Amino acid sequence: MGAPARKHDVFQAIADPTRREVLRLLAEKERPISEISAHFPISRTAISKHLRILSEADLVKGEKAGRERIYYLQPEPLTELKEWLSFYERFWNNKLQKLKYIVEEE
Amino acid sequence: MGAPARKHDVFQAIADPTRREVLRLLAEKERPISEISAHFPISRTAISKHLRILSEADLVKGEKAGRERIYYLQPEPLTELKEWLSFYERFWNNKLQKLKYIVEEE
DNA sequence: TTGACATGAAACCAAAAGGTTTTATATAAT
DNA sequence: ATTATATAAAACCTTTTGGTTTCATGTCAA
Repeated sequence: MGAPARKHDVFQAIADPTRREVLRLLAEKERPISEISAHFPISRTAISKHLRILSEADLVKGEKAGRERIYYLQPEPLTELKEWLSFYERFWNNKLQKLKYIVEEE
Repeated sequence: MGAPARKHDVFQAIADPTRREVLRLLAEKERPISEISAHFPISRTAISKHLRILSEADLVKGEKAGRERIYYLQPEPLTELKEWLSFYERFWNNKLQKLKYIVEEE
């Protein structure tokens, strides 16, 4: 009933720039690992590990298709981030309002 | 002109749960280090390091006041996160719409 | 001016993260 | 059947991270 209890945290999953780039690539379209890793200077194995972390955070999912495995984006867990952010939004809105006020006073 | 060029990444800064909790505490009100660290089972020095990372990401700022240093929230860098997120929002909106469609078809 | 307090800085440590290379396994193509 | 391809898994390595303890410094209070 509680939280999703993912093995990997969304916050931690998106902390790495390589993983964010992987997400971006998968947002464009689903791809097999080899195609993904072609975009990076590191080994396919390293990318495979990143994909495992992303999939443990439920941000991507992979399905076997013949001898390859096609990965695709699973964006739902990002709602958790959005909720976290929304708590802080009012703070920076206040800040911006104050700034606006100051500017208009001039 | 370009990006803020912070020493620490916002994504990386919020990856750690302790640092997120520090942010939450500072969202309530500004506090000196000792008061912050009283909320955690770890040493004051450890919290001090977390605060340094947060301030290098421009998420908090500290000002000396007598012999203590008062830290307060600086939420602006979170806009970067929000922008990053907004790119993905349409994806999960689509997903939810599709789900809604399926449910309504039943 | 001496002592207590708040923080900063340095040295150190263990575990985790991000890589690599090597080995294994399943599927496709010849 | 045999070979090539796509990925997974394991073993290993180095750097970073999150923590500790110890030492130094600045400020307030007696």
